[in-house]
Amino acid sequence: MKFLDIGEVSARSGVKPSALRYYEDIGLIASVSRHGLRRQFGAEVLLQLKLIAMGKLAGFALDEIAAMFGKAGAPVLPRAVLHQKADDLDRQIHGLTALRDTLRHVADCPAPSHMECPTFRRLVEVAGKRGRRPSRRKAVPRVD
Amino acid sequence: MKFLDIGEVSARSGVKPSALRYYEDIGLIASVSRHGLRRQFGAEVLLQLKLIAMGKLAGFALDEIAAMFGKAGAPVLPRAVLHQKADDLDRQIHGLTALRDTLRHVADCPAPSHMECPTFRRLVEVAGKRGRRPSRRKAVPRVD
DNA sequence: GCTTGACCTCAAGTCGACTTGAATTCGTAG
DNA sequence: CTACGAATTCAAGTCGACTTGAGGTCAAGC
Repeated sequence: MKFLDIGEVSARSGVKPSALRYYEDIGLIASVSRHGLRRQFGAEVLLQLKLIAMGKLAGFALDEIAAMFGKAGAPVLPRAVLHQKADDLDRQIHGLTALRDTLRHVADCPAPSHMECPTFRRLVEVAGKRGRRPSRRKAVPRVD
Repeated sequence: MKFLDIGEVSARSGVKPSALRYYEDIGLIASVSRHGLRRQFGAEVLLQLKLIAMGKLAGFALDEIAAMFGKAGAPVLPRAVLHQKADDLDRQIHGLTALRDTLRHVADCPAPSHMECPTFRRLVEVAGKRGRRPSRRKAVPRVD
């Protein structure tokens, strides 16, 4: 049986052992057994961790992520709720697109104060339009 | 002079007074004067707050946001860095798009375990490809 | 002139997501 | 068989972004 111990999972996923233990604590992932004291993880955990990383990128809290793709890949939430989260994501994508464009404008526009540049104002307004709460967001502390 | 006091700014922006004071503390926004004890804000603060909201949505830390659009709308960062942030945003947008598609797939696919569904796996892989740290993300506690 | 309500300051508390550290236990290589 | 390194548990600490609460100030309307 090709089980992975925590260091292996950490190396392959980039998630620290301490974080993996924490994820197991809160029931976000599960180890399949123990070899002595050591947790043994199945290979599917790597895919789950990718999903978790995506969820965090989108600003979902860990408990929301758990609800979206249950421990075994089973959707805990009703379809409608999932679609609603997808809709949130759509809005967020629009917001980020506008922010990206605004950022590029700021980088390139020679005007001294953007606050008075009509292009700038329009970009910001566009962004503001559809920004209704993406449910929640949490920390993503970056890989040091 | 049509200055706004903190309650007015709060009402128009949806940002709580306590948060506005905090933003001023850390130099993210500035009030133009005082009327007695009361802070008076210029109208431009509303636009700034939109920008701040966008930045938070994207997961930028407050100090990063401050650096991107200086207090007066002056870009504190060199163009290259701004473009790099825009690139980060692009990657993030791709990730979120993949997550959105994955979510819709999970909502609609009748398979009992997605972990074995090839469509699902492909979506997750696609998402994993270009997800290199959006710099940092922080809390967005939602409007209660 | 007095009340009222919106504002003020400052210190301390909260929350999620981890990290850190100390003390301990394994399993494998030599 | 022993030493070593990798893993374990558990409590406590950290960080950013605010919020909360106590106690105080002020200007406008009656």
